[in-house]
Amino acid sequence: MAAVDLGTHPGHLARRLQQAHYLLWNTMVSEEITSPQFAVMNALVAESGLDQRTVGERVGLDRSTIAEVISRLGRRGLLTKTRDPEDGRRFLLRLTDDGLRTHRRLTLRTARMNQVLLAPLSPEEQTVFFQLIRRVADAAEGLRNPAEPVAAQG
Amino acid sequence: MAAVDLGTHPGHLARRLQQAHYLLWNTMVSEEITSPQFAVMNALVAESGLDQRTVGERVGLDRSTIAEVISRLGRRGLLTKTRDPEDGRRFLLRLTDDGLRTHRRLTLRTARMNQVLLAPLSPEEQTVFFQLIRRVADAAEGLRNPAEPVAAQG
DNA sequence: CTAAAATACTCAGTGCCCTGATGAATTGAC
DNA sequence: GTCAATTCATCAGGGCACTGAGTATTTTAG
Repeated sequence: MAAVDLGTHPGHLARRLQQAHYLLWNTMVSEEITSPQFAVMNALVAESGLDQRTVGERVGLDRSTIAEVISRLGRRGLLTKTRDPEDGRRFLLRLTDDGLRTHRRLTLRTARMNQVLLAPLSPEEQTVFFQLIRRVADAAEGLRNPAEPVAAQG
Repeated sequence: MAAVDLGTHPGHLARRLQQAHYLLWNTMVSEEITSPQFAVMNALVAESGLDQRTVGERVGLDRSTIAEVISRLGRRGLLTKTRDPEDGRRFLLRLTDDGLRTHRRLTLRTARMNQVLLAPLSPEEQTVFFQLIRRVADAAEGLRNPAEPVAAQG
């Protein structure tokens, strides 16, 4: 009888929250384009011509996952990959016209979906909700990247 | 220039939170047993002899995923699957002694990990954190299960 | 009792997510 | 200029998550 209450485990709650979001996304936003795919497109709308690694860093996808996501977006003709003439290791990513149109179309729907998802919270609670999650996620990511030794000045 | 701020998208934040949790789990709890696997074991500690579907329902795993997770736990000798003599469709699940020991051992570590993950929040904030996430997740799950028509009495 | 509906589980297919190992190009030390 | 370390990307492998289709068993309708 040493069972634990998973309702006090943030990891468990995060997983359930993400599942809930996944379902709502599928019904209210798109069955073709996923949330991570939208995030990648969004990063390229904000700044075109980024390389894979940088896009992954900005949207929180590791090197393997970002490669898969980009491959799918490329197959659908939503973005193009061209070798960087100044650095042969990099591929520069750019949305196609179709990609831009798709991003614009989905942007409206994501806003509506977020409203539905956050409907149970008051506006003030929504603000707190964002802040708390972001603080926890940021701090945990900080544990991962050992906070560059602050250039021990001498 | 119609890029969106993903910091205001709960789905994006949920994904980042879960990733952060995943990494911390791997370093502080176990590299063998995952968080969903622990959740399944925990459900069986609370009540032994449940069938797959029920376990999945309690921990938030769909029919396909719960089957895979149980298969892995079975392969590691942490639980057993026996056909229900009273209903040939069901498999009854029970933790082995090894499974019980493993659950007990990991329970301590999950508690420590949760402390680290939640360290950036004050105790009051942690309470709010749990409540807000749970309310959003519960409400979204409610959208999925159309709330059984309340037995329109007549 | 029998045919149809419901239920538990499995399987195939797609996509996200991570690690460790590998290959190609660039940068830095000498 | 050369060799080593770094960096960008790929590939193989394991695990989570969903859907749609299919199998076996039980329940229900008639």
